[in-house]
Amino acid sequence: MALRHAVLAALLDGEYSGYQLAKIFDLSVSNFWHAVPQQLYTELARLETEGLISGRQVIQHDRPNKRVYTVTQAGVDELERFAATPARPGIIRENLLVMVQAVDHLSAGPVIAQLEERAVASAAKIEVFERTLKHLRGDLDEETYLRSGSPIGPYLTCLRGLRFEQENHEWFTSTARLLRARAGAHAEEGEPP
Amino acid sequence: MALRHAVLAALLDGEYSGYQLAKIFDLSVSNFWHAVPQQLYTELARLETEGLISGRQVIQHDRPNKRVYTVTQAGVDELERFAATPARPGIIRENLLVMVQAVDHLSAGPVIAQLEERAVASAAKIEVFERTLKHLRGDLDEETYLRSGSPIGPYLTCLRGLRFEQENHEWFTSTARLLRARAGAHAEEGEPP
DNA sequence: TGGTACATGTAAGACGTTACATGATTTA
DNA sequence: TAAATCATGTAACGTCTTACATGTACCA
Repeated sequence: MALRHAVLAALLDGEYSGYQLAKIFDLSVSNFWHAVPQQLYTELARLETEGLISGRQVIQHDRPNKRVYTVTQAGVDELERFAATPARPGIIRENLLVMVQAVDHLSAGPVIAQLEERAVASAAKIEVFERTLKHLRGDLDEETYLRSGSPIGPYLTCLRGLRFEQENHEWFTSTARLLRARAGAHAEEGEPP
Repeated sequence: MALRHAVLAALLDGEYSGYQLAKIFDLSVSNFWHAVPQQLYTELARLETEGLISGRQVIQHDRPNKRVYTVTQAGVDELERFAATPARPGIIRENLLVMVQAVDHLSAGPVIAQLEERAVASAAKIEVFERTLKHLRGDLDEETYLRSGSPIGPYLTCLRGLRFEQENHEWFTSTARLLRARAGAHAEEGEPP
């Protein structure tokens, strides 16, 4: 029971439908919480029956109707309790790193290829984050926004996401280059795995 | 079905028991794969019945006997297949970032306290990583080891873990400081949340 | 002898993922 | 009219977490 808090935290930012939330989780929120759309639909239903969020139908003419949600006072109270509870250490699951861990015993080619693909993907994500930060702080420069801009929470988590993605990019790139170089050197000596 | 590959990758490094593996997963491997001890015991049993690892009993006199495992050829083949399959994007779950995301709507005190605790914890982890890297590369300097040292996989993933933890530390520290400063400023103006 | 580290296991329940299902509306 | 995007939901299945259970051996 921790997805609920991520959903509540995301909904503090404004009124969103399950579909919109799914896109938010796929971009910014995915940097600290992963969830697939189906999880969000079921969680939103549960949160509403528990009174932590309240939904309202929005009639749309240009596209299908939707149901948007806002956090209730009970929802904020729940987040407050959550924030006062010791956070479990974060968890990471990254298949690409599992592959690199094993790379001495495998053919390096596919691993290098995936590193290079992910380097491209993370470059794109970096741009998204940079645009998001710029959008969040509006006319203010970063220093000023950090001192007194609002809301600060989403800005800070986005900053963390940006740094993470920058490190990813750097690591993907340098690791791919390094493994390529080593594969080349081995080939010359005639000792591939 | 992906824990299995993390276990296989960890076992390539040497013969380990479930208990030893649990400690490895709690330290180095936790940087890219999270698993609790019970998961490892059940996964090891499954991997052995499937012939991807093979276990042997080790009689100990100073402490309880244990069962240690090594990766079979079938296990290496399975890893090879795994590495050739597109890796899913990595997933992260970090409650502390959920709290920061919501911090504008909550009392900042508990969140700041947790950021400061985690800053200490990540400093400790940084030291562990630095020692591990030093131990892995032995007499060689980093540049030389990266060029031709072996095994390179564990070194590279440990490097990624170190960078991640350094970024964590930096973010935890600066975010705590910033939230403290803002809380102080608000208090002076008399407008806490 | 009481605590800590070592060592492994079963089982229930919570949670997450995938497949399937449906349907409106816009754009190419 | 086919594909993409918007929009939501149920159900089956697989994975993870937690609680419970057990026992050895060392050290204070």
